[in-house]
Amino acid sequence: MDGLTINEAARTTGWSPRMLRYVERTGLVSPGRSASRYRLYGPAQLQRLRTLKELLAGFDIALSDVAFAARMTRDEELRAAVTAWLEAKPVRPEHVDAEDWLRFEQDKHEKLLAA
Amino acid sequence: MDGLTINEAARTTGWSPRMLRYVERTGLVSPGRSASRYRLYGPAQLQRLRTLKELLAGFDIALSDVAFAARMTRDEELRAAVTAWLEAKPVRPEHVDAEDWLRFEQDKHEKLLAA
DNA sequence: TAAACCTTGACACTCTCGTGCTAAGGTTTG
DNA sequence: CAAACCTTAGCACGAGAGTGTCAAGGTTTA
Repeated sequence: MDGLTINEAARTTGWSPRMLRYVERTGLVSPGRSASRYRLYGPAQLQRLRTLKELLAGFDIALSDVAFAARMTRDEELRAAVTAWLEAKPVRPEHVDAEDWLRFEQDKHEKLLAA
Repeated sequence: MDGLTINEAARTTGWSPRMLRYVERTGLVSPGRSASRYRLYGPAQLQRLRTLKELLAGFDIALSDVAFAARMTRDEELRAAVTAWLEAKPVRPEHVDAEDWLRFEQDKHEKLLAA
């Protein structure tokens, strides 16, 4: 039996047993299982649970936020798409190039035609 | 008047006027304002709204996810903390070093004492 | 000036997240 | 074997995301 069971893990990490199961469902911290399917938390998992708790509290972020960050880490395409969108951000309505204005005019025309 | 008003922008982007206001509150796409505080969407904003819509639909992610990614982009410390936590992930209960086991034993003892 | 727009604020509803608790049934252990 | 645990499933509930709609009041425009 190498690992703490769910209630023991809960006591040493500050999470509730219920939440440990929930965290597992998010895929962020998954314990191993005994032959009879009991969750077994090893030292690595316990440490991750503690630091995860600090991370959430320290920056006031949600489990789903970390889960999303994890997904971005795994999914190369997603990360590329999101960062690409974000990088295009610092565009101000003041500085617009000719092509953008062209599309803009087209929009206005489409709108007029649609009306 | 250089920019489309909210209803016009809604028609050309596929978002509802209500959602355009909501998106603005998330800080992801903020239009300029006319003298009388009317929202004015320029070509850049319109394009961002369209691509944002594709991004959400294409990867089945939420506005709040992109908002979180944006926050990580801005907040250096947050990004460092989250990536640090995620990078420590590929640790399997099988491969654990001596120090981890030491902490593990300490956990067990704490637990016994606390009981 | 009257119709058509825009603004903010608020009520409301559906979904998901985060959490607790209970039930029915297997496992471990004193 | 009986007490103490563990498992999954499910009910419940507050909070926040996402979205519509309506109201009261200012702006633009035909």
